[in-house]
Amino acid sequence: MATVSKVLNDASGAQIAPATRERVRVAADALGYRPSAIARALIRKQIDTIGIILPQGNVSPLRSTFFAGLLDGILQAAVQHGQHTMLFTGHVWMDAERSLPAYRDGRCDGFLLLYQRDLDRIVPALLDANVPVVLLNETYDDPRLAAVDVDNVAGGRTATEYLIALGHRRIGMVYGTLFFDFARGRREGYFQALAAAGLTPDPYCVGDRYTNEALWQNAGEHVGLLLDLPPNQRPTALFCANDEIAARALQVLAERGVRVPEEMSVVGFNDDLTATRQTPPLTTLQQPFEELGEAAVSLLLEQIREPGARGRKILLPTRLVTRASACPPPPTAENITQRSQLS
Amino acid sequence: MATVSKVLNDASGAQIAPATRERVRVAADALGYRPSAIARALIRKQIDTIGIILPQGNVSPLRSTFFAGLLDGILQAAVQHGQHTMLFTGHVWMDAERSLPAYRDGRCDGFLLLYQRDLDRIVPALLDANVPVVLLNETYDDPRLAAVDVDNVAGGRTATEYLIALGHRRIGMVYGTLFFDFARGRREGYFQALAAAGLTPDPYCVGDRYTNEALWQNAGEHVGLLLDLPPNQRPTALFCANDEIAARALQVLAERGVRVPEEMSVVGFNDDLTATRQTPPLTTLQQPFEELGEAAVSLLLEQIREPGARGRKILLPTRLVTRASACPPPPTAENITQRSQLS
DNA sequence: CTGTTAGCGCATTCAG
DNA sequence: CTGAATGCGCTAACAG
Repeated sequence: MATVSKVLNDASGAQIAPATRERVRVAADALGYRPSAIARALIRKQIDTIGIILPQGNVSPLRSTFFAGLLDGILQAAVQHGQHTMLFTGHVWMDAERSLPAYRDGRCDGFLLLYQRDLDRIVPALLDANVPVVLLNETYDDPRLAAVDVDNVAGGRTATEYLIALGHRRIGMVYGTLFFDFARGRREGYFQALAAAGLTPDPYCVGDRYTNEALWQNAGEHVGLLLDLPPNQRPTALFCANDEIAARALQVLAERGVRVPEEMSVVGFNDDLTATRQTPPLTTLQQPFEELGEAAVSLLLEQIREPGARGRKILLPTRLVTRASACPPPPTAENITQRSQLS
Repeated sequence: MATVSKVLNDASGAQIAPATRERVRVAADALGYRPSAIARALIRKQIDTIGIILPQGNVSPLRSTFFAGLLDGILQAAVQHGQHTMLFTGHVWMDAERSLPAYRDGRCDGFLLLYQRDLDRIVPALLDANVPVVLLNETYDDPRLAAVDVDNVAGGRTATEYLIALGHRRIGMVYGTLFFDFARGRREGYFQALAAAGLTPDPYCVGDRYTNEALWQNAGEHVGLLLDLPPNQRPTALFCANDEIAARALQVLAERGVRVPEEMSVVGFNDDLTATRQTPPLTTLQQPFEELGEAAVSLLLEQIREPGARGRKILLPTRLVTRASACPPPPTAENITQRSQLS
């Protein structure tokens, strides 16, 4: 029996006679024998499975195109590292004390935390319980916590600098909601780039402070706000906090008969699967989905191997992908006037 | 120890003194004790987990907006039934003999099969090995196999009949590819509806027989083919085999300056998350994602409970959702002429 | 009503 | 190099 175990696991350092090895193989095949992952996990105290935890909100994150890309990246990395994946959703963290134990029953060796709110409540609980965890695309300040994120501030700056370099001076931003951290970061980058160029965000920075339930509708209203400005004050470019908002902006612009990019440049963020499918194809900041997944899985495996270890933080850069939705502003008289006024 | 087990599992028929019950609860709490799902699974031979199997193609199904909806439906149902979910991808069925065992190691009680090709190879292997399985959104003829699908033929018929009822006579279909079954079904429904109205699909039914790798690009070419027809032969409506193709059609139409729906009606299929976000919002056939998930999970649990049972097949209807992308055809002279020619 | 016993299927000692 | 014994953490059957 022990011999069989060694053969089937290719146990290193185990010396088995080739003949025996063969005999085991044949027998196993004939019987259709499959080692039980469960029994093995029971004694190894490890099951090579990572859990992906999503909250279940009114708007399911599963439905977001950004999530699709991220999940794809994570799964690819997980497979490469020989890890299985479970998807957790529907657990409300409101009663963290009750939900938490569910994540300590040995089904998974560790967890990736996505789309979380109330991190103050979740993260310490997980950390105190010594559950290996990696936070993805969110920020939480605790030295014990491993995290991987994209540099949203730099991304926001890059987007804005690009528009400035194209010659835009009145640059709007539609940040959607500050519900999640990323929008705050991207907006900060936008502020930085404007400030460095001596430009002002007022009254061009619009969004909603409270919720992301009606993102699509709200984004439309926010874009509308900017379009309603008097022609000589209207922005000539729009930086949108993500590609969904950008898609909505393109829609509203089309409805209003504003040509993109001739009359209005649009830049998104994420490069999700819809970006290339817009009309015109979207200039946007690309999330490195594969690298994000790889980094997240690697960090998590580190945490699993060394449960006490200090959590590393990884910050990945985004990359500007220029497509057709942004170009220099129209050189109209007002525009020129405005430009000299501002600079 | 047995008492603890009974308390923690609320074992039915077990009579425990309230005082003892309380004592156990308190102790468990104090120790932060969590029963091991693994050990329990070892003896119960069941782990309350279902696996979702996707192939990993060159185009990851994870990136499809249709999958997002379906996954959401499945997960919702799984949670309601107290099931955990695992996501399997990256296993190539080409060597089914080697991959198959991976699905028999007890990690999951059963599987949902999505986006599969080469069903002839996979399904019998799974069935012979007595692995509980439900096929989703595909057709395979074996009485042992449980399956849930949407009635694609009826859906295709409904879409086409709707366009006919609006007054269209030259109705194109862009089916994309016959790579998957669904396109074949939807096309069949389209044929049926046309035939019933005495109309012909020639030369309006376009698509690609072989691959879905470059769906987006190919769909564009196919739409282009129809637009290149002489004006008096050009279709006045397009039925697209899914919303992605419809989105592409809208894009091409916009590029060509063809107004939707005034000059060209467009109907999609799926009602995925992008349908409402198109310009104009897409008239389409809605997949009942929640019901699909519920049916799939229910059938799978049936199979798990009764491993030998004959597999039930469930066929769910789609529902026409009328939005703004379809309307009656323009009453031009040629159109009227053409109409009388055809009917 | 509670505690004791056995064994789920494996990997890891340790003798042979 | 191979096989027998042990125990992972739990639940089911049973005896008290």
